[in-house]
Amino acid sequence: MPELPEIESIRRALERSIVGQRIESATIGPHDMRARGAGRAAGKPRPGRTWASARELLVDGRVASLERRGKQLAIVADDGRALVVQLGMSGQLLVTRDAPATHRHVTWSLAGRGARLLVFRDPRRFGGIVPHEYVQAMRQCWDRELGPDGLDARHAPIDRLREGTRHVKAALLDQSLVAGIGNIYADEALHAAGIRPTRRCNRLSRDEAARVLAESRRIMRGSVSRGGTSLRDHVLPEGDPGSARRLILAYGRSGLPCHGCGLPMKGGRVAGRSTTWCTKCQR
DNA sequence: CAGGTATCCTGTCCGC
DNA sequence: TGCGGACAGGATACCT
Repeated sequence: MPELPEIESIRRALERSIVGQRIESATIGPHDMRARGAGRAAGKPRPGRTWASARELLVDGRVASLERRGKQLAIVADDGRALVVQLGMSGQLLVTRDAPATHRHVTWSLAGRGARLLVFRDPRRFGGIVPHEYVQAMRQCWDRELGPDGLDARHAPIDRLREGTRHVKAALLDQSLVAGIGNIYADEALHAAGIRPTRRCNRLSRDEAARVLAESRRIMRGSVSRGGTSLRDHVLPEGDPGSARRLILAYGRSGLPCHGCGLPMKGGRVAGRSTTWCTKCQR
């Protein structure tokens, strides 16, 4: 479900609604949930179900900040504990008074007025959580495993994108190269930059590599300012679906006219993912 | 070893 | 209306 703009929109909404709140308690379940996301290897092995302790779930802490890099989102407590929440394909973080009936994995009780709940809900269970005793250790994991954030223009990995023989789309989806681009924004960036997703990285000119990264930033920034893209089930913590859908000009439009030239767009599979592009506008 | 593919899940949609 | 199959925005274990 979520890519960088959706997760940044969720981060901003949580920043407004839960920073300063004390976490009174947390419960896991009822379903199985795994450790997923950057920093996973740094922790203990994480088998199944109720492995996370109250301490790891930030109980008795006060929410100090929400940090994001790429698609990783972390709740940081005032004593330095951090919990990374990886939303996977279908994960949601909700702030509500009534716990959703289905697919709840972690439910936090927030102290204070109204006794609200923060809920990690994830129907497909591709998501997970990774606890860190100290936020500094979490940042080290992120530095080790993730490329620069996809919104960061100053560290755009232009030359690294030109390395190797894989398809450029596969490289854009590689979180260790640039963090945050997913299947939708990869197609959008390649379409806007006029580059075919099957182009090999080492056949990109420097200008083309710079262009596709710049387009990905431009499109993702626009999406963030509209609260993210709701194609299926993206929701902000208070239930708003976001309104960036009309920024999506390529993804999922196979057979429909290209916004550039009007010819029907081509659909197929690239890097194991469904992919849409224009055979005329993208070379 | 870089790169492709199968796999973890549930929900939804489409054709019969 | 019901049912089977395809497919879904992510990440990774495991092949080649």
